[in-house]
Amino acid sequence: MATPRTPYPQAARELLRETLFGAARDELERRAWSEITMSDIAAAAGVSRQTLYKEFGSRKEFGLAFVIHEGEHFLDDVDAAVKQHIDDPRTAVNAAFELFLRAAGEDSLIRILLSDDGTGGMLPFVTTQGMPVVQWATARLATTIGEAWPQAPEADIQLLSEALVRLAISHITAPSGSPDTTASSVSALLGPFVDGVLDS
Amino acid sequence: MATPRTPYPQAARELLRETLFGAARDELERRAWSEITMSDIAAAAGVSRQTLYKEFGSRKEFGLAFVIHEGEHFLDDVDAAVKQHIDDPRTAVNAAFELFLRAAGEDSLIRILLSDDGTGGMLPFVTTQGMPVVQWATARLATTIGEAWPQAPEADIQLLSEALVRLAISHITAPSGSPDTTASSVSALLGPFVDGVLDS
DNA sequence: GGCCCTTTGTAACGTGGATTGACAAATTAC
DNA sequence: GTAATTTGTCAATCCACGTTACAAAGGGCC
Repeated sequence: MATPRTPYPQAARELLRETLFGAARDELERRAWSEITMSDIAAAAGVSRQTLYKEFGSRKEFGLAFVIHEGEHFLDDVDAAVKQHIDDPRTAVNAAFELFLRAAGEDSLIRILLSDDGTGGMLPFVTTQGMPVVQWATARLATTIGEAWPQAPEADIQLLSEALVRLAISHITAPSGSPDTTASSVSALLGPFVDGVLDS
Repeated sequence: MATPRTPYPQAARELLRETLFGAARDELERRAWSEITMSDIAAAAGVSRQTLYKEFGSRKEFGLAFVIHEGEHFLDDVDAAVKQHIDDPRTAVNAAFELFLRAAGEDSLIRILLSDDGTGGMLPFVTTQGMPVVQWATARLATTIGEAWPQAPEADIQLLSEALVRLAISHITAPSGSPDTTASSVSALLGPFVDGVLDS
């Protein structure tokens, strides 16, 4: 492995964040986001409330960081799926999109997150207040695409990435069909653009 | 999983020790123990020298803890091997002993540790000053045996464990034959005793 | 509306662990 | 034998975290 060994201070900080995220996840499996206090999370992590506030400025920021943190996992999978189809961009889009929908649909946390009756859940993080998530996911996806097809124009990659992210978020919050039919529709819709931009 | 979530403070302390051990291992893959200073280890871990001295009192204590830490891995394997042959104690001894010799012989760190020309290496930790290691390994092995054969007398388990540990250390520091022939010899030697004590 | 209770967010203060710098003693190099 | 390095220890300082307290902002209840 090419690990130059993470210095302890960074590792400790990362451990702190990871512990807090893990504590939040545990709590979320029992109560709703609106019923979980910052004290609960801090206590579950074995840390004071102030430490939590210093690491993440506010409740909203923590929620945001948490959602993004959970999302990393999905984007990793998407990255891998895309890079298995470098020879065929349209198939790559289809495969990655379907994988994402399926994985998200099966994830317990996502389902909890979406079972929001409107009383202070986490849904706003990916919808009405979702810009940070959209921007983060777009940048992440653009990196993946840029690595897979280095010759593609940056602007086109950006455009495609954001559209895919928005479509993906839309379809997990409000699914219209099965993952495979949805993925087919999206790849048919964006296929022509994708071919023009990414096909070598 | 039955993880009640490790509180951050404990996890951080464990992380510190783990980082220091990892740093030491990295250094040992390049220089000999005698050429590695406490400063080197601390720096490689991203920590001050005092932190290292506070966690482990002295250079010798750190070396000892390090050797034991590396040994954990082998004893885990031995534990698993033993418990695959609860029905046949003599075979268990044979299998575990051979596994240990083979694993130790293939481990890069062990080989480095043993390539000691007498100028301040780590060999004394398992030989002339090896009592702590022997006691630790004996206790660990006795636990394994006690769990596998609960009806065996404590004193006999202790006696057998210590002998096995000493034989194992001797044979990795000065091998007389291949792992399988050595293991056969040992199990033949201790077989009668083992049968009398452990066989149900 | 008005009241009470909880939670959020911030601030002040105390504390313990970590860093820094310095030092004598022991070891090693020359 | 001297110089240089390293070990082991100490004091001073710094910084992250914990504790307590408090104003402000909802949320529930009457």
